[in-house]
Amino acid sequence: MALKDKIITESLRLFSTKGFMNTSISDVMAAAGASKGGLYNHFKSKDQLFYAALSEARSIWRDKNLDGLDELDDPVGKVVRLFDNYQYRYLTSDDLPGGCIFVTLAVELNDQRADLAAEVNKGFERLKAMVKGLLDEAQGKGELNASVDTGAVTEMLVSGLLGACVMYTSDKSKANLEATIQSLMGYLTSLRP
Amino acid sequence: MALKDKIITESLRLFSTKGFMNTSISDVMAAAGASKGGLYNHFKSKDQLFYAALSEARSIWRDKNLDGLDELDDPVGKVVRLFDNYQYRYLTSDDLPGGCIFVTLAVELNDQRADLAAEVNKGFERLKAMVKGLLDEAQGKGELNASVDTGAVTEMLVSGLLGACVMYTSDKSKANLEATIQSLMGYLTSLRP
DNA sequence: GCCGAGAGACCGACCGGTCTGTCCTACGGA
DNA sequence: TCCGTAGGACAGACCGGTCGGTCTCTCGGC
Repeated sequence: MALKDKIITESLRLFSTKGFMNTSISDVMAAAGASKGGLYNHFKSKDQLFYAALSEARSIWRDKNLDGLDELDDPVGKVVRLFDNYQYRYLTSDDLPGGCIFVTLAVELNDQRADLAAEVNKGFERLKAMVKGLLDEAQGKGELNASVDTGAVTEMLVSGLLGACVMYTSDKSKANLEATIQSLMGYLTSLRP
Repeated sequence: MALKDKIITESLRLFSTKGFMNTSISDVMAAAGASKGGLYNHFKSKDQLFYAALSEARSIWRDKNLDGLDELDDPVGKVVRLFDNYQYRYLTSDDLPGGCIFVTLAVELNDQRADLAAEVNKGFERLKAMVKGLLDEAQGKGELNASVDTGAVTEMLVSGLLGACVMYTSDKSKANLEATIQSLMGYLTSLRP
């Protein structure tokens, strides 16, 4: 079982930097310090490795980004905490050196491996649903102006987050990342009554 | 000269959807309806084709996105017009079916072809410089609150734009794209005195 | 002795790039 | 007007290397 975990860990690191199609089986196994025979003992194909790695990536995502949310009552505060986790705990994680692996994979796969991309996109939809749910809850409690279009604000917050990932992988500037997310959160809190 | 242009046009289409490294020379030449001999008559290498395609992409970018800006005096209005062009003229262009080619290439190349990625990233820096210049000008004219941090707002606007590109390639929803950019512009105009 | 994990040679397909050959056009001399 | 020839444009076979995947073999724990 040790090798299987090692393979998943290393393939996550490689997929997040090089993408799926540009990462070869040899790359993965060189990083894992083993050879092909070891991989195909545990995975039927490269695609199956993809699904296993994606599942692990989701687990890491939840671990990093949902931390501390259930201790909060304020739904807007939860969103702020989520975005905080995103920049300080998730994006700077050692497990995913290439930034947000879902962004990398979505951009790469959307137009050439629709089957794999669909799995990645589900995650975005779930994230949007979660944020919108929190905003709706806040609006119901009167913590957001009734005139706010929670769907549009959700789109903007999530897009801003994904864009921040893209910019961060390109300029590696934590200061810019912080400024971006702070502006997003400033906008969100400005919608309070 | 006809074939050279055809090669650049088709490679742009392919790079924007499949990325650079996942697009093979054979893909390009099949799309161009010619064969390798024709390509290497005009380009020394695949990398040189990349630079030529990138140059053409920039030309298209300027053509689509800067349209009508010089007719406006209001710098905030120019930013709004730019973002408007982005969604209605640029992102939906037939020349670049994969959405924003710079996002695709930046995500793909940043961690494995630093030399090529640097060229792509220059474009983001220029875009940020342009937006920040307009915001500073607006602030100087008193059209933006003096307390606004134009750098932070620029980061957020540009990140939001890039994120919108990522979301758009994943969900292909023009409605979501429109909502996102409208929210971004709503935020910007809310910073007016 | 058995069984599963892992090693690594090997397969056909495809990669970027090279090279030779063919075709078409332009041009100069008679 | 016609022919010989030079040269650029392009076709496609071919090169070494790498891809995802398969297969056989070895080896260590039970």
